[in-house]
Amino acid sequence: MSVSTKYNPREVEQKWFDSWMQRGFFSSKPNPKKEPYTIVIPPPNVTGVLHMGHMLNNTIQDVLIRRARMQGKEACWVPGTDHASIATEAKVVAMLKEKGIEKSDLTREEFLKHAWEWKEKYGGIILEQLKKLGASCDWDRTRFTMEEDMSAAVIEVFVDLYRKGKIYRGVRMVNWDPKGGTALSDEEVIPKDTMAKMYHLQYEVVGQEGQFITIATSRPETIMADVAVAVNPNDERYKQLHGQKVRIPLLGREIPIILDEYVSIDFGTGALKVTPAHDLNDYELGQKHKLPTIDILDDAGFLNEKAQLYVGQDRFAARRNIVKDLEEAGLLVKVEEYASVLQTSERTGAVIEPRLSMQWFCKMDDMAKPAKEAVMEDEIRLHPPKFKNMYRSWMENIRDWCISRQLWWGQQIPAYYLPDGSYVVATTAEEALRLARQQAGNEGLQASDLRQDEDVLDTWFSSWLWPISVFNGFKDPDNKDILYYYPTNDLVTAPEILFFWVARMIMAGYEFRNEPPFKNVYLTGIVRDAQGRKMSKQLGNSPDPLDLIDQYGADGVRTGMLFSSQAGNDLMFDEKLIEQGRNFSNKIWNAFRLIKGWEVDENLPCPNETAMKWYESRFNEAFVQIEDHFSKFRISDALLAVYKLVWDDFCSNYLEMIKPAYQQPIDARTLVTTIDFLEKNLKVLHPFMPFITEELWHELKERKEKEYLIVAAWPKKDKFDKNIIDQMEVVLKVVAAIRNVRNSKNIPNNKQLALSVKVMGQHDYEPFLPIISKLGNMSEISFVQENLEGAISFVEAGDEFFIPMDGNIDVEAERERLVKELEYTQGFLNSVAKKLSNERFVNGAPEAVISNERKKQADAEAKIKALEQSLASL
RNA sequence: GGGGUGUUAGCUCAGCUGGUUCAGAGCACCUGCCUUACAAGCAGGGGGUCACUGGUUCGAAUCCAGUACGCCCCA
Repeated sequence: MSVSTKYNPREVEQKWFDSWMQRGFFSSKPNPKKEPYTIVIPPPNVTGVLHMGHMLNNTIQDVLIRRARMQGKEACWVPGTDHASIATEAKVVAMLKEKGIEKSDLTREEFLKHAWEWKEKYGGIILEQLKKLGASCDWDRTRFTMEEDMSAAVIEVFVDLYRKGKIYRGVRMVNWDPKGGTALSDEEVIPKDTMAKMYHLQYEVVGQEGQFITIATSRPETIMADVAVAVNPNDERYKQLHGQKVRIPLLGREIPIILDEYVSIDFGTGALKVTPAHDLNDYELGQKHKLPTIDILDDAGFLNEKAQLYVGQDRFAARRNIVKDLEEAGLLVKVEEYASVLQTSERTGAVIEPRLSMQWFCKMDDMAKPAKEAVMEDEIRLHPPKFKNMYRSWMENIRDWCISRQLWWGQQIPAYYLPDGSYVVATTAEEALRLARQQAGNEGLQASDLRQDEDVLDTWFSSWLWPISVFNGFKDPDNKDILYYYPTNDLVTAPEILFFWVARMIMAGYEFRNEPPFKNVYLTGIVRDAQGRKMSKQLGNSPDPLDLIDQYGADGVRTGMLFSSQAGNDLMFDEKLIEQGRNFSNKIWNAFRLIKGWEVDENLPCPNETAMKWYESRFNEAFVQIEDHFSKFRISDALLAVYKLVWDDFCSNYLEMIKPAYQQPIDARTLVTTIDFLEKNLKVLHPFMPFITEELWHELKERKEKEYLIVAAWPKKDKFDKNIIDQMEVVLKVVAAIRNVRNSKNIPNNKQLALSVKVMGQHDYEPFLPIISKLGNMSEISFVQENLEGAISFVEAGDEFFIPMDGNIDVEAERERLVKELEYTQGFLNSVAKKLSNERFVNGAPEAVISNERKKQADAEAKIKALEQSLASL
């Protein structure tokens, strides 16, 4: 046979993927005769390219969906992307800039036209990459969060929640980029460690000339926006100042001293200036104490007329100037350096200005309640469950969700402002006009009098609807798809977005369909590099997944990723793992080559009944374990169990037992049975390694048009004979001991040895003799009553085994070895005996444990007896 | 600062309900093999005070408390 000794994935993977697509194995339609099994993909960012995190995440989804498909369920995996408003808008702005176009030169419509062009051109890349991995999504169902129906759902939901009183407008502190002229999300802000200066300033106490309180601030240019000085009520130093007022330096405006335990006594001077317009903590303090806010900065970071001083100066220039002036006035006590974190803009590098602005909010407390309970009551299960705690604490301390973004790429907020500044919320401009006329009592209002809110909605405000909207559950709430596929089964995602996304989907599920969106949430870990760093583009420490697939095959990459990926635990990525995956592919390939190469001789009797009986039981035993792992979402354990079954039990043991001598034919019964075993192995391997298994499935036999492994029936749990498994375990230990003798005595494998067995225990070796003989390469096996002289001996299961050495035996070394083993066994026996002589153990422990200990005792005693006899006969 | 979570072989990690599936896997390492399916392989082997201290228990890697160190989330 001239088949390559190396499996070459490149030749087969694309072929089978195309073939599956053509035959429609991935596509799903509601089928009342079948149980649905549904996964919605966590929609990757439309600007994204495949990274290792996606690989892990989507491999797991594919494993789950392929297994379900083979189990005969109606498996539906819905793919798609989200519009990622911030990331995409940034990409489009950058692309335009390269062409010499500024966003500010464009109208909204013009900009969106460019953005859509960009999306059409680059938006599908990541999905194409997923196909290389083998992702068996129903690709005809691919959705995008900004396509027409999905956007309509978002608008409908906004209007609905607004009318239920769950959406409102309010002031909030945002990360403002004065250079870029936009608010940024927290993710776009880069903290930089720097040395900052802490200025100690003196505020004069009103009515006590010459009395000062010293505050510490890193932003002296904002003192004109101060509305109070805060101290801790327990701070003895300031007790006499409670209820007093102080004067802002230079400006002279009077502000109160307020008391709040928020102020730490030992940081700075223990006195804090309160500037609600320019600091988040101060803002909250201001709200709590009902203080006014004075905003002294404009969009570009220059001081405005409210500052009264330094008007028109840049914030940094103003800082330099005010420090100088304060110093001259003698109000600057000292300047301290301290380590601090400077927030900067990812895009412009500008120092972020915390800025108050009017934003839209979604109320969370009502919706959070059922969402919290669903998880706490295990209606929705998190895997691993350790995330329940985190989820609960988040849901209990949830804040309202800021859903507006100062961007164009996204669903524009359906709020329309009237000339008088009031507004209406409506799904269409026409409806808005009608409402506006009603609200204003002015039938003369025209569409042109209304101005739609400029902002768009947060991308999560689209994706929280994803499990419903992919099945058109808003447009058509009783359509066949949503009724059949929803609630979906399993969601596979990263813990990082447990709050951003998962929790909100759960809320949306109950709010809009009164049902959870899914039953299980599998949380993957983060893929890190060997040094434990998160893989990122900036660090350049992430291998290109497509290169890996090219090098090792998708099957190798998939298994490599899964080998070390317990749910919820980070994965230290090492290319070695992928190599191991590839090697496993190769092992399977070669097992196939061996079987494929056999000639049949119909006249031969079958000598392998014991081996076949054993492997059948072993497979069934392992299969029960595998299913158990799957049922508990222990995907990595399931893979490892399959790996060991195939590599150790099937290849290393079973195939070696039945393998005919070189160029000898095999009997028909063994061949048929072995092919059947291989097929069963391929089935349990398929979810993990879809390509090689499909390839071998077709290489093994002629198959009918739709007789593909991808839709072959998943094995069923079946009985197994534990007795033969246990006996074989002993037999394999005997074989290992024989091989160990060869190894330690430098006896070549091709030299046959004789074996004598002195049976003292209950084991029946008779049916296994051909196996021992073959695996150990024995010339003969005999049963004896007496110890053999001049032989190496070992004890297994209380029975003694002898291999004659023609007198070439190092008696002293042998004695030493036996004594060592004897001592160990005696020690072991002592510990067991001690346990059994302990009355409280015997009374307290369950019967099974005690009888087990008794068995251990008996085994050890037998072994000691055998070892002693061996020693004696040396 | 608050909460969560972890520490098991040189490395990456399993170990589920406390008790022989309890100290395990893979990689790495050592020895011997190109033995006709596979050197991307085969056979064999060495290697651990289960972070530390105490407690509960007949019995603890496993449960509890504290300590040290690490990571995550929130402030």
